[in-house]
Amino acid sequence: MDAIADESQTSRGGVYFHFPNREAIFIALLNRTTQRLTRKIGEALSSHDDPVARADAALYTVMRTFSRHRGIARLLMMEGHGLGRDFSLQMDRVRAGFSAIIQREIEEAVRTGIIEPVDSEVTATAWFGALNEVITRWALSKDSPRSLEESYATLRTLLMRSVGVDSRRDGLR
Amino acid sequence: MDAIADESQTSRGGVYFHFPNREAIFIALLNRTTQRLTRKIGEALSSHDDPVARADAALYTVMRTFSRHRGIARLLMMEGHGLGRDFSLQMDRVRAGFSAIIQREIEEAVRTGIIEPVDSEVTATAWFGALNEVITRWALSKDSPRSLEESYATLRTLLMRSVGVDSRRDGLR
Amino acid sequence: MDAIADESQTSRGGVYFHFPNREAIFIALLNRTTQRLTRKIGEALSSHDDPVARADAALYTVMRTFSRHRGIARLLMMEGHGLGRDFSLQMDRVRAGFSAIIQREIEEAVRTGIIEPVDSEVTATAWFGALNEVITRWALSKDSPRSLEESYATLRTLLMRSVGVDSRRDGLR
Amino acid sequence: MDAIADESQTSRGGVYFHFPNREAIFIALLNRTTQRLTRKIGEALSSHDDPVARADAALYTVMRTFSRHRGIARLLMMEGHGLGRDFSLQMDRVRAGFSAIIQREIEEAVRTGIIEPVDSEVTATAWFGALNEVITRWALSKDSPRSLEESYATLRTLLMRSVGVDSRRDGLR
DNA sequence: CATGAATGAGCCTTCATTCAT
DNA sequence: TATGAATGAAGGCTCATTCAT
Repeated sequence: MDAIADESQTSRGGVYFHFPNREAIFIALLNRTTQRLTRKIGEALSSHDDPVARADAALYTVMRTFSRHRGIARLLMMEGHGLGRDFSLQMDRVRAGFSAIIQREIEEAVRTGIIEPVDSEVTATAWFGALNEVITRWALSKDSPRSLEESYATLRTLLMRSVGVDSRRDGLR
Repeated sequence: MDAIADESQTSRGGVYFHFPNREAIFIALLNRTTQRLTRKIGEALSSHDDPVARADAALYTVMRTFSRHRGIARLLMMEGHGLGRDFSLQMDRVRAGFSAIIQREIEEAVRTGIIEPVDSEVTATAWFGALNEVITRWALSKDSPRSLEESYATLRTLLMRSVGVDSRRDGLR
Repeated sequence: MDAIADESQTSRGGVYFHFPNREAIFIALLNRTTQRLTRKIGEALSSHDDPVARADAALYTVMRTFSRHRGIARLLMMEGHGLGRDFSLQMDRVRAGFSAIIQREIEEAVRTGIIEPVDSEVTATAWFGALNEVITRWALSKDSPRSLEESYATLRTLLMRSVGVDSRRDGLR
Repeated sequence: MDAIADESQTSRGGVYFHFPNREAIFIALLNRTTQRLTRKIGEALSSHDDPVARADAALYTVMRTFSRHRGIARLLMMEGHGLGRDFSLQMDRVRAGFSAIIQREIEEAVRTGIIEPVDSEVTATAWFGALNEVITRWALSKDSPRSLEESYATLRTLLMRSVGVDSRRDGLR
């Protein structure tokens, strides 16, 4: 709380005027970050009709966005634990939310015949995990040797192929 | 520490007879779990020559092992944070270690021409993340609706296809 | 810490707002006491030119000051041990400091021919020890039967004669 | 207790077979040391009839004895605090005991006219303090630069003169 | 709205002591 | 007699939270 107060150019008591407790600060930060990212993903998705292009755009958006906010990524990944039940629940909801977006897209792709039927829940979880791990390792590495965006192409190819989509189709980069 | 002492049928001081401090308990638990799992993976790998079969066996081993130790999985995933620098470093080493195993297998598969050249580091990270997320969500779910082993087939297909291996080859299950 | 907090009309945490740790409290108390006493001794010394009168005044000052602060004397003498390296070092420095003051005065007296040459270090240590023991026994006695100031005359005579100064010269009392 | 057990070539429990508790060990050590020193002092005293020679012999005995047992001196002076009420009481008794010996000798010297009447209690306390401080500083110094016995001559002169005895009479050294 | 001194529950750890073997 | 694993009271300290100003 001291560090937060200092960083906010205010006092410990001042922080408590705006937030009821420490956990609420992180929940607010998590929600704001989530909303912004969700909105950006939504915009990326709505810019394309082709399912593969949609997934591609969303993936690229996520990676580019995080690459510009490494601090927040680290904060939520490192300080998020031990904050209490509410934060954990919210974090679960967030992860489930992103997985749900992925799952919806996959199911739509199945419906339109772009990809063969799959267990969309497990697939979405795996995709989310793959993306999340790549970002996490980048965020937590002491000196981010490789740019996050450099991993985009590889990750794109992996995810597409994993559901049987030919990776040679052009990606965003 | 009270909870650990109670669960161990001993007293707070009794725990400190066996471990120098709280962090050491978790590090020991992490190391033992890691060693056992690494050994099992090694055995699975050495039971096969075919790269795909090797990966398949390793994946199945990991999922089956975790499915039998949900408690430990939860413990390390939930209590592991905020334990101090040493535990975090060790946890990083563990993740890196598992990723390295995957990476090694991938590079071997590339070398033998089973799969096309890929960025093995990103691929290994993504695979690890996918597997880790599936296990984590299973471990943290309130009432494990689906058995972890049910997800094996789907995950196997996803990972294989992601590097261009035909999924119709028979898996372990 | 509980006792200190209670006595200070505050809480355990409240004490830690003002001091970084327990040891620091005693070091601060020791330093403040030392500074005050040193200042008083300095004033007593500078009020006289005659070496004997100077020593006399300093001795009287010390005994009168302690006679008014028996609690602090007891506290520092009884609670001071087992507080850690820093406190012990500081306490040593304090003792050495007072001995140094005595030694300086003795050497000056030798230089001006008031007393014959002596081993000033051992003499200063012995003087300090004599004074310290008289004060300590008074401070630690259950019911201080005799006033500390009653011992002044005897101690004065002993110390003066010990370096060959005629004790029949009038003291402060 | 661990250190004591190790040093005694036994175990923690083994120590408790011989002593009821930690404090008792130090009390026993204190008493044995006290008895031995008291006996040696008694022997030194009974070897002479002349009061000055008696005091001289006792002083020399004390300093020589301690110079050979620096470890015990340090132990009792450093570990003695915080051992509980019983040890403190016993330590007080020991100090009082030695002071009483000194006081008795002084009173005898007064009675026989060797020295003029003095406040024997304060004088004995001061003598004890002087001797104690010289020994303590020697014992606690990191690297005992000067032998304790080197201080004997100076201390002897100081104490003798403090009660009006001509110091030019030959000492034991 | 802001401040920061104060609060106190709770944490990890120590260590003299006990006791079954 | 000896062992050493176990005990648990007590200690110092942290930090999210409160509240008078």
